[in-house]
Amino acid sequence: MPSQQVAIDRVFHALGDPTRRSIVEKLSSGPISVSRLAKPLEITLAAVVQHLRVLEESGLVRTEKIGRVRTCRIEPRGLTLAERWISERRSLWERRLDRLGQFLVEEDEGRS
Amino acid sequence: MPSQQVAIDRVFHALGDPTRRSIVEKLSSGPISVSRLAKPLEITLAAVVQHLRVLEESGLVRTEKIGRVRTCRIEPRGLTLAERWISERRSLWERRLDRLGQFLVEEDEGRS
DNA sequence: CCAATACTTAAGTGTCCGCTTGACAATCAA
DNA sequence: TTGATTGTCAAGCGGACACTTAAGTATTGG
Repeated sequence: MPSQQVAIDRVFHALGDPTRRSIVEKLSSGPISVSRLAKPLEITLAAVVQHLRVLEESGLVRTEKIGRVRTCRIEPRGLTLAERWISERRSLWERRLDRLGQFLVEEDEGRS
Repeated sequence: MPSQQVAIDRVFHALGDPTRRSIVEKLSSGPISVSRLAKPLEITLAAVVQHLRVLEESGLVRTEKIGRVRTCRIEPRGLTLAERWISERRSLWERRLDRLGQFLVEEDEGRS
């Protein structure tokens, strides 16, 4: 299923915006309502809601509305996805360096 | 120091584009020239160069020109920055859950 | 020297995106 | 009920951004 790609795409796109990252930062220290989330940010509540939509669709945030208050909390799924993508690239890159290093050592040994 | 924030911003912005991520993916399995990098991508070489500029400024990629060939390789600094940002959010979030869990347990013990 | 290769640079274009405004809906408190 | 709070929806604006085209530079092989 190629939808993993889509998911990764959504996550990184979501994290690409500084305002959305600051929302994630805020949320990582506890759930909070939309309006309280908007307070410290110098943009409209409507804009915050739009960001939340993106964050929710990317699996970075989960929200739940009770009464007139929508409470937002962090959803680890999205972060995990991004983290895994990065560590996969890194391990590929490190494995390559290992092979290269070993090759150089072996070549040196043979040259004695 | 122009703040870690700016650097983080650049990295996540760079990773926000799917083409740039695919460049990073390609590069994580070894250095390669600009034109060979462009081959499988269905965009102009000029566009690839522009992406490379962004990637280089974000510390995700390093390039070096020898003769008429510019060779691109991955630079771990950028990835590390992104990885750390994520793991910091996660650990904050997990610590919070721990405190919450402990609170619930203690409350339950007191209620016996 | 000449042609091919491998970029580089600048300018223009269309699209996406973040944001605002304004009108509306739903819930709560007095 | 009335007014305040909390959020929703739709439309539109302006700028950022990915991409192309086109012309130019530098390097290399024959």
